[in-house]
Amino acid sequence: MQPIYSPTSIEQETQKAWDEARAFKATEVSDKPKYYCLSMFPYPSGKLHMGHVRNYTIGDVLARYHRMKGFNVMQPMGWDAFGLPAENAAIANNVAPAAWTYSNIDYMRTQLKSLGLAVDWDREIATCKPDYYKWEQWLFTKLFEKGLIYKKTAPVNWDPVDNTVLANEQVIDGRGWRSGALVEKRDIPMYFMKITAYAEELLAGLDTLQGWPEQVRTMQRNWIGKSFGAEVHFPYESGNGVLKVFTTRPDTLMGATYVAVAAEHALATEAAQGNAELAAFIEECKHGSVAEADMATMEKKGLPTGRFVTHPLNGEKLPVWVANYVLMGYGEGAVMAVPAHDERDFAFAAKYKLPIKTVIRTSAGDATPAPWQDAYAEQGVCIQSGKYDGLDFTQASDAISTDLQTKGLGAKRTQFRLRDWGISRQRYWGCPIPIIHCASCGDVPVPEKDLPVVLPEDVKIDIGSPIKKMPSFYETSCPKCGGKAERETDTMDTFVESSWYYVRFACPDSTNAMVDARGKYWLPVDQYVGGIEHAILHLLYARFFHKLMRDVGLVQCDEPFVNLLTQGMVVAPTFYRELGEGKKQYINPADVDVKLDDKGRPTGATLKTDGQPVIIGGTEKMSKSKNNGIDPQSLIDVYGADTARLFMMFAAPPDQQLEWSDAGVEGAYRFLKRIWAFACKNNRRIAEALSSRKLGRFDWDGEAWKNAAPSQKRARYQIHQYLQQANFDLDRHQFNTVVSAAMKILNALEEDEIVAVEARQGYTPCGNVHGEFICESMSILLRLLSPITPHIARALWLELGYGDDIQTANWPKADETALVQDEIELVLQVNGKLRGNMTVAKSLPKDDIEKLALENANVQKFMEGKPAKKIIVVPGKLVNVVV
RNA sequence: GCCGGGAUGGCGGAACUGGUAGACGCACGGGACUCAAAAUCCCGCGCUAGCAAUAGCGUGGGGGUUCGAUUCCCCCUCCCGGCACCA
Repeated sequence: MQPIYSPTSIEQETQKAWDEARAFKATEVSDKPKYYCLSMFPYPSGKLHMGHVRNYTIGDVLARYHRMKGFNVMQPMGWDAFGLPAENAAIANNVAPAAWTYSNIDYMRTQLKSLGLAVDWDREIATCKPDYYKWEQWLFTKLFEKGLIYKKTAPVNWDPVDNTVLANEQVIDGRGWRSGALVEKRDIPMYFMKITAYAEELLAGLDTLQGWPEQVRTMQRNWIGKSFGAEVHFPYESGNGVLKVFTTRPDTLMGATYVAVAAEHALATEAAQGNAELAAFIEECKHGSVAEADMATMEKKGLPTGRFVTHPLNGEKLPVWVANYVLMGYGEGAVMAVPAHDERDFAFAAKYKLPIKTVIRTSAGDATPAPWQDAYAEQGVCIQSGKYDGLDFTQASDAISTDLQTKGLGAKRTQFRLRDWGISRQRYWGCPIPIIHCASCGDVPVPEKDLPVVLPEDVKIDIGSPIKKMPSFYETSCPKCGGKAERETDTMDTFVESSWYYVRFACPDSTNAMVDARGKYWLPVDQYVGGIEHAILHLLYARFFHKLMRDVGLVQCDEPFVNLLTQGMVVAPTFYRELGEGKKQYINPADVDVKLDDKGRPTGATLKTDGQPVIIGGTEKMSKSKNNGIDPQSLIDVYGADTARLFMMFAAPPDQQLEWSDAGVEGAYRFLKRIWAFACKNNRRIAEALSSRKLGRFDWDGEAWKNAAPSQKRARYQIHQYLQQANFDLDRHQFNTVVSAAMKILNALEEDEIVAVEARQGYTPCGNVHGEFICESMSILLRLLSPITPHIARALWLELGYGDDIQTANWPKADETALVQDEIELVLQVNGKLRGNMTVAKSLPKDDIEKLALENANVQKFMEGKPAKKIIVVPGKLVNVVV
């Protein structure tokens, strides 16, 4: 056995052995229960970042843990390979997006393998390959035929200089990131998936997802946003037609004093004709981003259209305004305004001197004078509302809805916040939308026999998508009439690929179906692991897609992911220098020396190269812009994958943010070195213990152990106590305390070295009891660590002679008999303050405990001679004397 | 702005259902080994007062419930994630 821990050779050897044994190949033939463990696949951006390492370590720990617990585990890996960065890189480096992507995949695959993941690499997929996206196109055509995909216009960010559509992240302060031109909204035709048709089911399904974090379910619930209310029709004063609005507060209808429409609303467009001021305002509304966060934070502005509508119940004439805060995409693109009971309407009315009419009695009273109070928005009893006076929220809403229905001017309605999913992208590096535009037949889906529509990979990229300028791609004939036709040149949102990849991992090589019979075996995913930033969009789209696939008969279950673990971000300190004009030069933490005072508090920092001071910034998410990323590769090269994995698991619970620390990595490495040293030292003792077990396990109920020293029994109690804690924490995915339990076990074993001498002197008739204890404890420790640090665990398992392969060993379980204790320590309190403790027999009755507590000298001291008013005994925990 | 989450020593974090706050690790201080350094090992380490025993204070801030609150309730501050074309 090597006396020094050398991770590089151990890890290379171990990974080679796994490869040769095809140790992680997953098959559908097994008598064990299946366990499909999936981590969110990476975008091949170039090289692994710490977030990847964290994500895949968590997934791998769960996969390996379940393997040892007797599951048939499948853990796959693939590449979310389409996306915007490839096009940006292509422009910057003059390479084709495909070539850039494939070379990134090759490099990152090597990196992932060096982490020692228990992945079945035979199942690897890349979403940019035609054999993958063919099935996406196939499903698209099915959904198109079913009417679940439709076409309509929607606003995009338009760069008028580059003549291109921009992603939200490419719009910086309202300007295009390359051209600097003022971005405007432009309506273009796009394909939409009818996710709203599944809104009810997506909402109801959340209640069944007991294995998901509550916060994610709440976020999705709010995102879907089911609200109850009424549709109200305001007849145009001119007499032609009605203006429809949706409101969640029909009870306040009598307080409506104006209505507001979005700038894109038909009424606004019409009113702007011959109204230059209004036309200019609508034009102004077109600028700025389409992002909701910007819409919600911008200054609320509006202009009157000069048009009026009639209040459906009291017949009053209400002005119609155009307002920049009304969203065309939500509801009807128009709202009724009740300034007295809605904060935004109140502010708007105050700004433009519109009337405010109080119609609800709230806890703030019968009036709504400025300034705005939150109480004004409360539900209450109607006042100044004619026949509705005295009714509460529910009664008034019902009565008003009924009256509207009678008049044919509205009805009760539920409304969802969720909008249909626009999937068209005017970009190149994505899955081509399989539609052919024919002048006589319209939009025709590409027939199955002609799929896939292959994206040309050998292209030059400048501004705009090359396939839009490539007749060889778009010129085609109509599958229906055979006439001249053109292919759609838009591609799909990359969220589409990531919405179903988990299905394809079950059968990545299937050529005759999107998913074959193997899908039935593996699905649903038992454990999904990924970043919390995907809590809404990706996870909702994937749930939606699953239901679409179910409804065309591809999958059987209702939900794709049974259990979900959302991991926190990896953050690191930032360092910078002021460059003037508010600009900062960020310096990588690796290039900085931090100075500490004699209590270890940071007092300043200097750049290593010039020794001059730098400013210590905040702790932020590792990113290029803050230059605080640390390359995981350098970590693996220096310390090995086990140390990297151990640090990642130990530094924070998986769902919290993880703060990077060089010193913390050193600590993890130190622990592995200590285990190695301990194993070396006890190598012979363990071997002897193992070889003496001719008849199987050592008998922990036998005579030899009964005669062991009390200190030895305490030591074994401790080990099993730690094991029990570790198992509890593993099942609740709190891996940092599992590592801490492993550390405590090693600490106890090292302390036990001294105890052992004493133990052998007086108590043990069987000389090898101590060896048995070390042998058992070490096997517990190695198995406990093997999901987290699989290389060193396997190497020591072999070296010490426990068996062929630790991953086929049973998962360790605490021995109940070791956990039995005769005496317990009770905490003593006086008036809830800690005043001492006492050790008593576990079986001692409550009365005796109270008596003993009152006799305690320290308790008496703090009772100051006063009588006990009350004594609270918490069994096994404490005694509190109240005076 | 809206939705969701978070805040505990110098730092990362622990404390399971309201019951000993600070486990485990890092950093730091002291010591051993060494010509020296590294590595390793031992001791100390919330704050304040005290030589000490010990006492008081202490889980972002304010209030409440309770014999007892990091944990439950109300209000507030700051930080982070998401907001539909980054993935």
